[in-house]
Amino acid sequence: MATRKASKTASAAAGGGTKVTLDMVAAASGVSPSTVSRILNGTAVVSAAKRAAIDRAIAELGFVPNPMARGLAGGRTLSIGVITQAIDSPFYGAALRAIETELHAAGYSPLFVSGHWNPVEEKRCVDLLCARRVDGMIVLDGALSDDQLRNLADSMPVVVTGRKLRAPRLYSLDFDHFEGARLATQHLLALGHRQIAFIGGDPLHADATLRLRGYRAALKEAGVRYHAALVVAGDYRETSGQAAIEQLLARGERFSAIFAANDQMAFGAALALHLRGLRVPDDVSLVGMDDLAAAAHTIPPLTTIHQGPQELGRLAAIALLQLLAGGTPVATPSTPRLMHRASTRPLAAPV
Amino acid sequence: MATRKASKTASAAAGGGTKVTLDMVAAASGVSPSTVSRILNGTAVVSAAKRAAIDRAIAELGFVPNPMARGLAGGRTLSIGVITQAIDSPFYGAALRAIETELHAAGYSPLFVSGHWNPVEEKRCVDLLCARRVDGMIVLDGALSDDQLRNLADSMPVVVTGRKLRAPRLYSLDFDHFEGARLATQHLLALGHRQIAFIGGDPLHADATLRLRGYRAALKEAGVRYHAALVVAGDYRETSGQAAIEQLLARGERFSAIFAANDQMAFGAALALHLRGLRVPDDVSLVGMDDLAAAAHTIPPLTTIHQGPQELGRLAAIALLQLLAGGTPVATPSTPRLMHRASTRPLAAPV
DNA sequence: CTGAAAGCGCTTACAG
DNA sequence: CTGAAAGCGCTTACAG
Repeated sequence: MATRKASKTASAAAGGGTKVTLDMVAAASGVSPSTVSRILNGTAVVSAAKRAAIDRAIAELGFVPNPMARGLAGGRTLSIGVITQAIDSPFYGAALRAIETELHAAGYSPLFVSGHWNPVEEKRCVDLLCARRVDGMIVLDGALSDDQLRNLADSMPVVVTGRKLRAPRLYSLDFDHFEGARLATQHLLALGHRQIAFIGGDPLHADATLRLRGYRAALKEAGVRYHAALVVAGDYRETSGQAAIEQLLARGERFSAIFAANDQMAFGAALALHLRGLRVPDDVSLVGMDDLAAAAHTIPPLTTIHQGPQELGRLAAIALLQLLAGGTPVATPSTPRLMHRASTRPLAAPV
Repeated sequence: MATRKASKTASAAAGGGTKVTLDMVAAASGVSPSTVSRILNGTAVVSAAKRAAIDRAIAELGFVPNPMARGLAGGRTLSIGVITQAIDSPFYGAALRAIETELHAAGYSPLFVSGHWNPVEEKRCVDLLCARRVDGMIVLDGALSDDQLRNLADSMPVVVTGRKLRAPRLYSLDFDHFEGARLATQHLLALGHRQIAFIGGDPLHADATLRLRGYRAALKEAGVRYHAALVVAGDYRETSGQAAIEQLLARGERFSAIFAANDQMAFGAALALHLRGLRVPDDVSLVGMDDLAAAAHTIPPLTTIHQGPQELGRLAAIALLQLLAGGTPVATPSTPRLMHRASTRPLAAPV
């Protein structure tokens, strides 16, 4: 009782519900369905004459292969699962966009699902994607255990970001968080700052730990003592950056500069300073990390470390495609670099 | 030659590549495959005994129906296409997230594709989604013509936002852009402002036109003359807001307040003012529209009109689900409301 | 280089 | 209430 109306004009004009099948193409071009299938998949060499006839028939009939039949028969779906933490995050959004572009170009469709930083939800995402029989998965950060990931890679190629992990059919990919944080801190040190507050991320995540280490390494290199009281843990969201500064101020800590482990927390920190009547960069210098699109449009424009989530997404997609093709990916995210904007300035000479 | 390893432990522990089929479930529970299928789909009443046996078998074997086989045989994919303009947009991101949540809850999977405000790409999105045989589509704004949309609705249920359109199996849904813009302008007028600049969107889009009309209506109601020189068209992105203000300033226009037709342009406008040494709200009041998550964290926090893309996404998803179920959706987005924050203040008494 | 045939895992009239 | 059977639209060994 399908309500679906068969389009009278067979033309694919509207991109509508084409009902043309491979068998019809075969009949129209006088060859067997097998041959048509082979052409479609590049599975075998076919005589030029037949090839031409088939191509014409396909074009005339407006044939579009049915992915479900294809998937059922061929054992693949040409869809790949992408687990992200929040589809509306400014950071992941850029990565997703790059993944989408890259995958489509290769004939795959991404299936995005969000884990919301919640292990239980993330597990559900994995199950959903498995149920959908995706051909592979890209996991952007998240809280899945290394073991879960290895298990997953047992049944399909997997690319994961945000951690280092070696396993068959599994490729991991990450920014150099340590180096990025080191760079940011060095920048502040070079400007003469010595009392540098650090707003970090959740210490349970590897990237957060690495960023803290980068901060400490830079201090050490410069011979500046590490001061635990100047370090506050946030959760990478604006409000946590704001809260961190309020806490520091309430405790009466003194600092001339702040390094926030991501831009979103830097935005929150800037707001907290503003509400307290402190100006950036006149009273306090501020550095973020990630270089979100918004970083260039805040007041003042934020000095930050460029990490290109877009690039990460692209590399992850390409790596998965290589895995899918049976190859061994080698991807090297470009090294982090400082985007010097208006939120930092040399420390005013001490009176 | 599948490289895929059959998992030795049949448990679905890893959510891995389950190989259990409906036939196996049927065999294990001593009924026919047809009966198992019926239970799965709630297609028929089955005796309690058999039902229990089947449920047990499903649980024990860890059976998960293969969506492709299901789609092929049943004529549906349980996937629905979502055309968005940019997956990394702060505005659409929130809508996508809501759509994802709503659709998953109903057993459907969203397939997100981005049109990038480009009619050609959008058409490609439609084709891709049709090729994937989605059961329905949600189109967030965009440049597809009304006719294209009607054609599409010929072959499947469609929900579209950003315009008013009536057609069978088609439901359209939108914010009250006119009212929102009117509210924003009224707010500024109530604060005593009379010279109010307006940064609009692309006049080719209905929502942009409506926002401009709302602005004009409010002025008219207040007996304030409309001044074309105070109106600049942007493209809803930060840089266009910045450029608009620069242009106004370069032309020497005088204004004590600005209404930007969306938050992103308001952010850009704020930056342009800042670079010129003008302060918000001391020198110029600024109102945006949309109430992006970031609006509350800018300096100063932005007064804006709350539009809830999240709500729009939810309503769109629900409407499509109703269409899919053969029902007639009725969705009423809540009315826009003013979020009064720190970027606006009463006009200083004229000297 | 190319067919005929079986099969992928479900659903759905069709008959009890 | 429940089977047996055909079929959804492809792909892929298996034989030429």
